[in-house]
Amino acid sequence: MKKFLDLISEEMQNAFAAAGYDSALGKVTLSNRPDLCEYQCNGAMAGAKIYKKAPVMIAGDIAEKCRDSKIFSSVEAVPPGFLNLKVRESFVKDYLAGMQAEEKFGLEMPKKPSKIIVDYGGPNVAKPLHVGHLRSAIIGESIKRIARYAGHEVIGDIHMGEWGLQMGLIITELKERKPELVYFDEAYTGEYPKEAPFTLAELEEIYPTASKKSKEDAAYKEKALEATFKLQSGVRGYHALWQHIMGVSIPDLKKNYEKLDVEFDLWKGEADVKDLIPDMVEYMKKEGYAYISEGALVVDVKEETDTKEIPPCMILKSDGASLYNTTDLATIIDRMKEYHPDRLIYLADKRQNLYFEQVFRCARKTKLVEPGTELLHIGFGTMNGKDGKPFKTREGGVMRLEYLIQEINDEMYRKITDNRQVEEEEARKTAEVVALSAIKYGDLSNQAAKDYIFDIDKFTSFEGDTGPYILYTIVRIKSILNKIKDQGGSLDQASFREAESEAEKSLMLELTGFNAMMETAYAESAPHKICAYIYGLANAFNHFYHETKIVTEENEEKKLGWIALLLLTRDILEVCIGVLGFSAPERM
RNA sequence: GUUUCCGUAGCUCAGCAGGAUAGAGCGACCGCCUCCUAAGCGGUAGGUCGGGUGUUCGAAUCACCUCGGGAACGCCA
Repeated sequence: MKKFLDLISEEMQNAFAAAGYDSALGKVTLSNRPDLCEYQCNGAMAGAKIYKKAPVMIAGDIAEKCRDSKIFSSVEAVPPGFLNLKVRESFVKDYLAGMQAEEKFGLEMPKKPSKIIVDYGGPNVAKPLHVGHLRSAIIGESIKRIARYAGHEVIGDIHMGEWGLQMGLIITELKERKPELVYFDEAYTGEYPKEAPFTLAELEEIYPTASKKSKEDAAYKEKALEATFKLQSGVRGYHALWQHIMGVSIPDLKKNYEKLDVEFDLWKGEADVKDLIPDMVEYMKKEGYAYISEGALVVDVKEETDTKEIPPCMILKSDGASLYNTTDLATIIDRMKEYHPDRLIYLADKRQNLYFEQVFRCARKTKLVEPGTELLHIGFGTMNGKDGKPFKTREGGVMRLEYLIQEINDEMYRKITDNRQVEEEEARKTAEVVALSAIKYGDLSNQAAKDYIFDIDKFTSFEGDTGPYILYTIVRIKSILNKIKDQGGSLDQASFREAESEAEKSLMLELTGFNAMMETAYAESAPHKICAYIYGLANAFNHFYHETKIVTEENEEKKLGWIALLLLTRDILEVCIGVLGFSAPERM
């Protein structure tokens, strides 16, 4: 279905052509003076120079041509040369009816869907999730859902970190504490116990302890590096321990991501591609891409057009161990082989931008990716506290994600039970749903690339431009619809009518922008545009709500028109929050 | 040092393929619940869009310069 603004623009372009001007001048945009008009066209001013004619004259010619337009109810030429436009109520009505009838409300599907892999989440196994993991999960999930809604084939991969130094650290600390464990007996050849020699709680305490020790004690770090190397080279006992760590940690990760309503299609990680590394390294050497520099194996990725120094991409460290680059490149090989994606999207902190640039260039240069495959790093900013510095707990530590979510849930629960009488169970459930909307909307409504202030007080206040505001609007609509049903009214007969009030029309006009908005949000990977859109839509609805009594309306035809409007508004809001990654309760 | 991002109301942020009086939210102040959920709605106050120069009929938006802040810059991820 054509976009509303395109239809209007076409009409305007025809008018320009009919009046003897270049039709390209007829581009129409949303009005930035809603008090004067709904849409505007500034082409007359741009055309003044070409035609050596006063802009108002040109605008006047256009207005004349639009007199009998089926689309415009009013076209005014205003000095210095603006064309102020209003559209016909009937045109808006028909467009909405078209949206309602179409799949995905008129969003056009790609002729050829792309296959896209979104790499996000990126938790480190054995380390509890903290607020730093929140953005990747939230933004990545939304990018994935947007692309899917836009008609593409999308695979989300969590890409765990489970093959690096943190594993060596944990094993080392474990050995310090329980050297008698059979895993450390290199002469042992029997079966290893099924039961892990530690609990989740212990694991969560072991890592930070080990990490701290290795920073203070060089000898300890040496041991950890050695343990990492042993693990990577396949020492049996170490590998068995690694499996235990995975076995204990992953269910916990799953539980946490599930709470966030973040769902991965693939639970792959660095270890899944470890076997691809030797061949990859061999290939890079043989083809002459990789060489030894300062002891490490690297691939040059400099280009003539660079305005800055781009260091080479490191493939192996000087001790021969693999690193992040190695597994990421091997992962690209794996993904190309398994899925042949058109696009690979990485969600990671924007500080890793140079790193990804190196890896992408290296992958291209060494022909690991097909030329047609696009590699994209979406870098997001840091979550800062109110002081503008990276977010910390009141005690100065790293805030665990679980605690943060719990805190917001509790506040939410208090709010619900303060407001009205609700069953305990429903209140708890609603609290979770609304809290999640607050967290996700709070993140997504900011541009991903920017740092943003994570203010707990703001997140628990739930007023104004927030997730709960959007949910509240949806709940209101649902409530009206339920009342109508309770009265024995039917929703099936609903059909759009021409707007009678300004509030009604502006709500309708907001709705017409859906497909254009969604298209842009996909093209620009910009969830914040969806937030801005639904905030505007919710505002328009609430304004309409306050001056319209729907349930008690006696004029049946009018009421049915409003019901159609309610249904479409609800559906669009729900689709939008769906791609943002949260949902609305029935009541709140 | 090089590269890069950012600087818009007291605070947090939109707006930036140039257009008419720069917008929201929070905070402040003033109104609105015998009426579909007041987590709402309406209104008031608050800005030399860091500064400068340029391009243009027109610049928060584009270019250049400058000040201020953040970040990255080979064996971490």
